[in-house]
Amino acid sequence: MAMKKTKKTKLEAAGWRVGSAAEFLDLTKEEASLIEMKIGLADSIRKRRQARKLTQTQLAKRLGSSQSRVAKMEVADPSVSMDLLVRALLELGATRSQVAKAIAKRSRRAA
Amino acid sequence: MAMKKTKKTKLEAAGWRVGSAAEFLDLTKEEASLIEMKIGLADSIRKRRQARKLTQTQLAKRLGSSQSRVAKMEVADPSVSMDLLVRALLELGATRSQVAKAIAKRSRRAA
DNA sequence: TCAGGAGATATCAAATCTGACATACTCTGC
DNA sequence: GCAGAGTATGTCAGATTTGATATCTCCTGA
Repeated sequence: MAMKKTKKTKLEAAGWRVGSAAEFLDLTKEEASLIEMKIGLADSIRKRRQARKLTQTQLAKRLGSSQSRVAKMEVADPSVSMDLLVRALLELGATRSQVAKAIAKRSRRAA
Repeated sequence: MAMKKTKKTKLEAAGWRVGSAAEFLDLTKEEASLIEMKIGLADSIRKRRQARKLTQTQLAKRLGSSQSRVAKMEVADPSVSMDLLVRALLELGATRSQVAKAIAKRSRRAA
């Protein structure tokens, strides 16, 4: 329960966006679900940020974070936690149920 | 964005369950939402665990964790991350949208 | 072509989270 | 009253996450 994330890094994140499938890597269903949820949050963050016409740098400042971390959030980099993604979404004005929607939303194109 | 969680620790977690309000502490709306989401997940974990008639120790073993951490999860201790809560819920068989529901669900008794 | 803005990626010290322990609390049956 | 099961809480070393920083790549306009 420790090295898996590091192991995959971006290959998968990239893969997800495109294919949305999962097991061409050694992911369990649970791991895959967690990643999909994070991607949902990530996409939602980007959309909201753009809708507000903010740059990553500007959003970063509001969050007390940095441009690079915002970039990682938006690509659902394995190094960002769900907590951080949710916090960002809330900062962008999302309500609790909107966060829930982002988590439940199936990415474009199902398997 | 660093010491706040530690500062409040359990007082608040305890407070939440009962009152569901928030600002008698210095919480921002966002911090309060995040905590409420965690409580939703925590409650959901306990319900599912009990429905399956598992002890915290048994669930811990399945998660590769410990009884004490499961206990902390179920009381939404500030030291547990959303990632951990979600993983636990998934292990207990929850689907993505069920996790979302747990996050959106308003705890018993609104403010 | 080049300068600058915006975003992506790598690295790292500091902060936070995690599993494991140890221990304490709360019931329930005896 | 007490033993044992189940749960709660405190602590801590090791693991993971985070903000900051330094680069890079891509665009777009001059």
